[in-house]
Amino acid sequence: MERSTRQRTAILAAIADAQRPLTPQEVLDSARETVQGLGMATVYRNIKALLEDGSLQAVQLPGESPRYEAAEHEHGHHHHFQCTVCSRVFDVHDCPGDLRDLAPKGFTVERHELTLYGRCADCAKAAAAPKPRCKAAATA
Amino acid sequence: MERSTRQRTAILAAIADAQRPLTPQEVLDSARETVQGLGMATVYRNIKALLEDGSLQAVQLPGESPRYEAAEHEHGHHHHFQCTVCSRVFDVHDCPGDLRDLAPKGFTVERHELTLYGRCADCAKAAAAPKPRCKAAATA
DNA sequence: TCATAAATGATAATTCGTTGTCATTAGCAA
DNA sequence: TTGCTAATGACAACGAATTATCATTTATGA
Repeated sequence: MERSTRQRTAILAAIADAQRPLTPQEVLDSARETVQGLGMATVYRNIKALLEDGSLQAVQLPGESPRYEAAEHEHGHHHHFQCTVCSRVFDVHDCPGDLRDLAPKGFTVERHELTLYGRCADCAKAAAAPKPRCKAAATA
Repeated sequence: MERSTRQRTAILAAIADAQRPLTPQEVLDSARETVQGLGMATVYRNIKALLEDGSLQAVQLPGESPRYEAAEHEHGHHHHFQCTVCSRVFDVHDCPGDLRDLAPKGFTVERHELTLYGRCADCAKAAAAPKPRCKAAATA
């Protein structure tokens, strides 16, 4: 009831290697480099299964459909950075800390989500030297 | 090319009075207290028009469809709190401040979005005194 | 008051992301 | 190998949010 297929392996590898949250489409694109002909339905099926067994976690950013990244069991709490040029999302392993005092009186804060926006290293570099745009920007 | 209708007035009033971002559905529910028979299409049409002329701003929270609130021209920068019980969203007029240093090296930060989660004043109170639940929770 | 065109309400249609269907392929244990 | 059945790929179908259509209503200037 749990077989190891080329597709599943490629999908898991794509996500594990990315070091950042990927959209299902990005997972498909990446995994297709290994398994040509891979279908989107298979990507969704495997993402769902991996979420259920806790290997993956969903990353929701404002106004974006979900991305997925490998579940980190140790330092689970982190945030995200979205590049305004190439739209890719990166992990931010830092946190402003306790934000309990920001909420109005009478409100209790349990957790928080933070998203930074700006230019990723690739796109910041590309802006300085106009010629060679980062690959992701050209595609987006 | 810009007429003042009962519907438009009610929609604008609903948003202005709310003091918090509303979903199109919440706008409809609220404005219908003034204009019975108001249609959802009219709500969307007016929201779009008000966005374009800058009277409204969209509020995007992770995993949520857009909400809308009156544009604040002065202290525009603020954040949001979403109640985990009633799902309503509230403004947070405070900010952790400069988050430029959180991003990885080579990344440039232009702005940030922060969402706090927990219990709103109504729902925190309701939890303490189990009997009278807050209205919004019962509906949600 | 009247004419004009903007605005509305009802509902069909669209979009986008995701899930279901089903015939075919292919792990894996015997 | 073989047989069983999970997994896949292609594509239809779905659900939610939003937008278009169109006949009707209504605000506004003449």
